[in-house]
Amino acid sequence: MSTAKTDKTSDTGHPAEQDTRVRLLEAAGEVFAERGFHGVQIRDICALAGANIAAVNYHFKGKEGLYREVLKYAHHCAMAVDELQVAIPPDAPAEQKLGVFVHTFFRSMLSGGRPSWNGKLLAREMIEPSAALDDLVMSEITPKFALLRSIVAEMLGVAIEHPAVRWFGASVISQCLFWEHNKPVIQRLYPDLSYSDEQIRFIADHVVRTCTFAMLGARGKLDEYATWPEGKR
Amino acid sequence: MSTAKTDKTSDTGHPAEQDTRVRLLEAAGEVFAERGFHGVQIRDICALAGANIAAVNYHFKGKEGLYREVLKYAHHCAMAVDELQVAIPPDAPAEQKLGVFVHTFFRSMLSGGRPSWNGKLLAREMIEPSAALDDLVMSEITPKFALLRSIVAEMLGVAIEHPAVRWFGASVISQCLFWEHNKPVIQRLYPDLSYSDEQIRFIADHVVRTCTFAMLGARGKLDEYATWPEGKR
DNA sequence: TTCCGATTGAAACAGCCGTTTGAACTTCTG
DNA sequence: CAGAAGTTCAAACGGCTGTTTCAATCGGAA
Repeated sequence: MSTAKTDKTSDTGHPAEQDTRVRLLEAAGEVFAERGFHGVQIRDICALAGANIAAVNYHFKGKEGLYREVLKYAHHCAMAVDELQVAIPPDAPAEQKLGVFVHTFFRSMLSGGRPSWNGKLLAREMIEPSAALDDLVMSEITPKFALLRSIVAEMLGVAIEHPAVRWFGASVISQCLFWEHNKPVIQRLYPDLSYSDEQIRFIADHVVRTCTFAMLGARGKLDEYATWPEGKR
Repeated sequence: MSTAKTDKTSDTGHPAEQDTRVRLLEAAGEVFAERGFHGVQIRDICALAGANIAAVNYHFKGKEGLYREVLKYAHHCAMAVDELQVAIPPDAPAEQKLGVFVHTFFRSMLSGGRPSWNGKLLAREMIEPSAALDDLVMSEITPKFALLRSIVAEMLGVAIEHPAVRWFGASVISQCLFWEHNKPVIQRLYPDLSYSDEQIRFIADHVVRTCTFAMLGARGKLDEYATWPEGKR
């Protein structure tokens, strides 16, 4: 019962009560993404959110608690699995499913509509995983990846458990994440790349095409994936 | 003349004098990569390097100066372009060139031999670019990417200037960087992945195979890459 | 209104952390 | 050896920063 107060407001509460709470979350997400956990002072966050310094301690039980909640909030705002599953027509050809998946992924990651700090925040977690990453992998990433695996398996013409599915799944995701995670370098290499909606669609199309070629080319030649170095050592 | 003392030792000095200096650089690189600039206390660095707390101020004029030098040091240790160009047989088939490129890339990025903190440090620059990133792109990344583009162009059967080259080049690099940049999540999704040398070779082989299939499949169908949204807007 | 819990506010606290200090020690030069 | 310059050391300083405190305010229930 010691955390009764904060728990009550963190779940679902009367909208008025959550006012400064969400303001804090959005402000924190922005600056955490920009400067990282250690690079940010809660005084800055509170100033940006128009809240008192004590508010973060009251609502989130400290800076770390705030960060944890920001991460959840970020992923919650990002592409939801449900949204994806709804968007994917169940009885369409696998290539079309892949197209929907990739395009949705790109849109939710790069398009300006959503809180734009999602990507940076998650990229930070990749480099410097916090305790919150485990929750994130379990609740958000695993189901999305499972969905992708089912599509890949269909395209390869094998069962989901086939070892090749893992690797071609990685090929798909890697080509999606690349454009977000390496933006600074990419924009320096290609100054004419502005990440407009049209360009994002163009890139997504390329990824879909590339992966389709790769997987169709690999069909029936998947023996090499049967023996995997195990890596126990 | 105010910085005469430190300048004298930073350039080239008698080996005995640089002892704690390089020890400091290596220790700092390790922890900076792991926890980021703000997440690191110089007391930790000094403890790891077996140096006194005042040493970093004496040799580098402060924490920031140390970070700056660490970044230079990291670039210097990273995969050299020359090394790559030497390793690639000039008159081999393009697919073999790609194989050498990808394998060398993976080895220099993931294998334990080199200072293993290079990758993380550079990944941090992607998220939170410092002033040093421009130098990095110019001196290290651009020439490597140019080399890759020449290989890709050969495999696609087009000139280097062809717009498709850019995108397939990205497909190759993205699948390489993925395994380094997203290690934490990947290892959570696949606990049996230990990044042993054998596994790294396995992954690199997959990437080469995938990209080969994709590019061979795309040969002759590159019309769609001719019209690019320009993105001026 | 009056009471009570939830929330906000200003100020102070506690301790961490980059930096500085000044002396001791080493090494080289004359 | 004497002296100087370069380097290392332990200790302390200064201020930044997450947290706490406690009083003030708000909002609804009796």
